[in-house]
Amino acid sequence: MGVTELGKLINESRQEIDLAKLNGRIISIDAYNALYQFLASIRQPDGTPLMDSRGRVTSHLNGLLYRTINLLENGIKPVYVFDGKPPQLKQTEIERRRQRKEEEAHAAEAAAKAGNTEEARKHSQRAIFITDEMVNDSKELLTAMGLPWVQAPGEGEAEAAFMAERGKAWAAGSQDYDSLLFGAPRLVRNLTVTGKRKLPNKREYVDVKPELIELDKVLRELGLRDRIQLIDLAVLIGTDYNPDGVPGVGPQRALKLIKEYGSIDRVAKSVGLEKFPMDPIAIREYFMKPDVIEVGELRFNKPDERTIMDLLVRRHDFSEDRVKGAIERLRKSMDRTGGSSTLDAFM
DNA sequence: CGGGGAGA
DNA sequence: TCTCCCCGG
Repeated sequence: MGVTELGKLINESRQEIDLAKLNGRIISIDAYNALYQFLASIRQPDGTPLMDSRGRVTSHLNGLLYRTINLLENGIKPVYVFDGKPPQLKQTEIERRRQRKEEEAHAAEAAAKAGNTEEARKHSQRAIFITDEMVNDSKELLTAMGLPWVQAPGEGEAEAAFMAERGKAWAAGSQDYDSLLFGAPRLVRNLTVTGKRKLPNKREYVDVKPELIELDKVLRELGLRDRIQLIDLAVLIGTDYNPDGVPGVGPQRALKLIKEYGSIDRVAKSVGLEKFPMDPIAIREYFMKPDVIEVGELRFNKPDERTIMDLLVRRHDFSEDRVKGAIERLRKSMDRTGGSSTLDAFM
């Protein structure tokens, strides 16, 4: 997902950041990215996610509730940005992912039947898909919590970056680096309070700290002229729109090629255009001009306790005591930062 | 992932 | 008070 390989080239321009430094700041969070993380990590050892009595997955609601409250308690204003219609460019990749998830779901089932819980967990984590119902419940929860959220016309990541570029948000929040390609001046990764992440294939956990990545610093570190060159670099490595990148070209060689030739079209002429199943210039243009909208006034309101209880406790079998405790924390954090106020008040 | 109880 | 670890739905 996203341009994960780009991270291998980024060192000095990646800085750990204290949560306190984010106090009072708005972060436009890629909702899909966040929900995906919750669905991947909030699981039992055998890979079973949290579910209500009707078998509906609830891991995303659990994660969304507690993480959002944690952010608010630290004075951070999260604004979740939901995906709209994916661009045409992404269609083949979407179909490819759907097929792979189907296979992984079968593999998970088989492993579970064979009693291999580790395998089952691994495969079921790769089989995650986010349903409309999950998205709708998440939006309902956020609204009931008194938080604004944004419906992007296209990619949520693009809209979140646009909000950061326009100063609607201080930074974009995501695990992917795509926000930088979409023009976010700042990207915050690992936006968690008690960051613990499971190491792949191991039982160990490592501490993860929030990190701030600034676009201009990245360009300087890599020695690139502008964002267009960064996009060109990413297209060589592989993006959501050309996931394989150019076979045989890794991050290091891609950087060298962009510096040597200056742009992706010149690189393409050199390495051969047939190495690009998708038109690299079309991908670049999409990153430069994605489908985004100006967001209207965003408002933080008092939490609606009734609706939160109805959604989580009555409909999804959360424990009444736990949710009450969460609402209490939510109320306190909202009071401290001003329960009902416009987004502009925090700028 | 994150809460909170157990045990030190 | 702190760390570890189980459990949430």
